[in-house]
Amino acid sequence: MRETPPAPPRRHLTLRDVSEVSGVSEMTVSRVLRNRGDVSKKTRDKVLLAAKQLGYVPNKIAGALASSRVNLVAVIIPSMSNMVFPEVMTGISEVLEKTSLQPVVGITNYRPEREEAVLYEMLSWRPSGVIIAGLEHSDAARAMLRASAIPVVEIMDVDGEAVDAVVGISHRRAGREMARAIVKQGYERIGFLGTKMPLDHRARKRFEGFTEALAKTGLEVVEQEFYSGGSALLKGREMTQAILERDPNLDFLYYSNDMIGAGGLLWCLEKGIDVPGQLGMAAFNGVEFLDGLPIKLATMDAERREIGRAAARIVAERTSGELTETGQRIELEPKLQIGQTLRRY
Amino acid sequence: MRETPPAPPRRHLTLRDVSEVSGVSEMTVSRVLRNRGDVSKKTRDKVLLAAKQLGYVPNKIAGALASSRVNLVAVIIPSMSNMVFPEVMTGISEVLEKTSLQPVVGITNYRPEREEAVLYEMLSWRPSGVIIAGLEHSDAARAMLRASAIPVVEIMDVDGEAVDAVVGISHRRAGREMARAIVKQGYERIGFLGTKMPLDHRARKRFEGFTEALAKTGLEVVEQEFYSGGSALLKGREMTQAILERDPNLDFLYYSNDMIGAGGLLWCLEKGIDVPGQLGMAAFNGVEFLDGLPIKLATMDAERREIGRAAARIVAERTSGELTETGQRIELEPKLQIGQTLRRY
DNA sequence: ATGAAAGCGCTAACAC
DNA sequence: GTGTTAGCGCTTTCAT
Repeated sequence: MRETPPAPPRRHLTLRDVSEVSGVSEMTVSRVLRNRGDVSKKTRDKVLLAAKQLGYVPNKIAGALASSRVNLVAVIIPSMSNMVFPEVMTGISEVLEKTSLQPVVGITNYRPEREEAVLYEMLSWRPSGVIIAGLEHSDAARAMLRASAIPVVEIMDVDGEAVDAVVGISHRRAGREMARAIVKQGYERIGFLGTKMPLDHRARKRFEGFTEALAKTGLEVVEQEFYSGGSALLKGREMTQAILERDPNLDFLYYSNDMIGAGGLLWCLEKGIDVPGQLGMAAFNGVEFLDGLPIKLATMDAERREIGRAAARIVAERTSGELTETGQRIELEPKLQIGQTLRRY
Repeated sequence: MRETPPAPPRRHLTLRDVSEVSGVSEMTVSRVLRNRGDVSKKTRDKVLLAAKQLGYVPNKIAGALASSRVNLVAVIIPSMSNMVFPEVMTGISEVLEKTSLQPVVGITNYRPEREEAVLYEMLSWRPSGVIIAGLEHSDAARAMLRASAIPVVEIMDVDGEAVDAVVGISHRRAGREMARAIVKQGYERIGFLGTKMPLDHRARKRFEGFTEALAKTGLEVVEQEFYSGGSALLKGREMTQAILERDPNLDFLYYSNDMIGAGGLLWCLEKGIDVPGQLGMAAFNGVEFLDGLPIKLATMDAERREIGRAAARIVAERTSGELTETGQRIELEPKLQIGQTLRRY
């Protein structure tokens, strides 16, 4: 049996309550609670005691309205479920933890209309900055970002026109470099496996860069396979089987993400296919997860964590005034990880 | 070189601006923008046009202060990186999307002092409700939750005393049931592999339930292995190798999460170990990911998505007034998934 | 070192 | 259907 707890307060406590209990003016209470201005130790202690006793939690809504300062940074990303954005978030958190800024996350599920709605909602809370994935937004979204008059950092991708600052890699280039690495190893009959997501612009750009670089050497993607939904690992298996059944002569498979690549790799190893001798494989992202596979899948590290860190740094420095210019552009280098599925021995 | 964009506004637009442009009172503008009260179509159109032209985004801070209504739900979870909480988030989002409520996520990294800080920060924005992982919180955190006078739903776990509502599974019971299933199949020399996380109370409770149920049959865990950090899949491999080297006679391995279980399974299959004949295996969580493994790992579904949905439903219904009682308790049933690693043929 | 007054941008409540 | 008035709970500014 629980003891009867002290009757919960009918309304939220205010500075006034703390002021009355401590016998100090609201203004001074406010100063103590914000560590602002000179307050005698004696007064400070009285106030702190009263606040703690009452269980007072300041109302940031009122504070923000009065000061027009909001320590929130809006982070808008397409998804939380594919291992890449959690890592970006980690990078953002690492940097913001050292400041008074707090990330607030909104998820768009790769839907532009959702992005617009989430952005509108978040901007209406007057955050100190916006970190948003991608360079493709609706006109309305772009207009909102521009009108917001706060630091805006578009992340992940640098191939396009940014509203303000941008931090990312060139996915076109990532695709091109992978194509070159594959061709260099002598592979010629290349299949592509990806997601059925017309709105995943970064995947699209990688694919474009990839085919473009292949074309320069006179090659092309000879088979393709797409999926949507479900366990990516399982889909990777199924697609790999399907594509190889359609064209058993493929000698390389390029996957648009590590998870389907891993599924494909597991399937090939089970079937006793000689990887990378008979069949080479590569994917994209460089998630830590790959370290645990039987052999290491070739991939290209998207620098997710560093992107998060750099973006957060820009917002933090511009918010604090250390940085006054706008329109920063940071292009990171995607790193090719050869692994054990790309080099012919 | 970019063209000079239209000079960004020096300050945020207010209702007053829209009011002036549209020639309608601030109050009516407010009504239009919130779809509240009767406004003639003519007026409404004028207002909407003016707002759109100006690119006006309402200030929710002022709105919230005036109405003392905030459509935010604080969601406080330990981590985003292990596939389980993203699924909880999905469940929460599914339900909240149909309402006017918005989830706002805070991450604690399993650190109580961080949890306290995040909670304090979020409560200071006066959200409509709190969804928080686990039943173990600092005294201060518990006090804040109680004093907040808003719906609080503790999720994931039901083994303990809740502040208000609770939705989850019994991890003790999950551990017990897994132990019984293992014993029933005739396994006797059981090893346990888990995380080095004294603060992961749910993992601890599963382990306690597990050993307790084993003890009833006269058995015990004969070897243990713990890890922290790094690629869980890789750690699963390494730990499996290590534990089997220490005791090659183990006939069952129980992993505290699917990812290390998957790593262990892959390793065993590579080594040609007969699973589940010579060695049975089981893990915990039931992540979709397991579907793509060579053989399906036994696990216990933690009902993550359904937990998120149920918790969000409680907050939504209590916020809307449909539900007035407090202290709801929803215990979901973890479902044993036998897979192909638990049944001896 | 402390206090008093004004007002941040909206909405509740009421008047017309 | 539309307008007016009075705050919401803080912080800014200025006075003491």
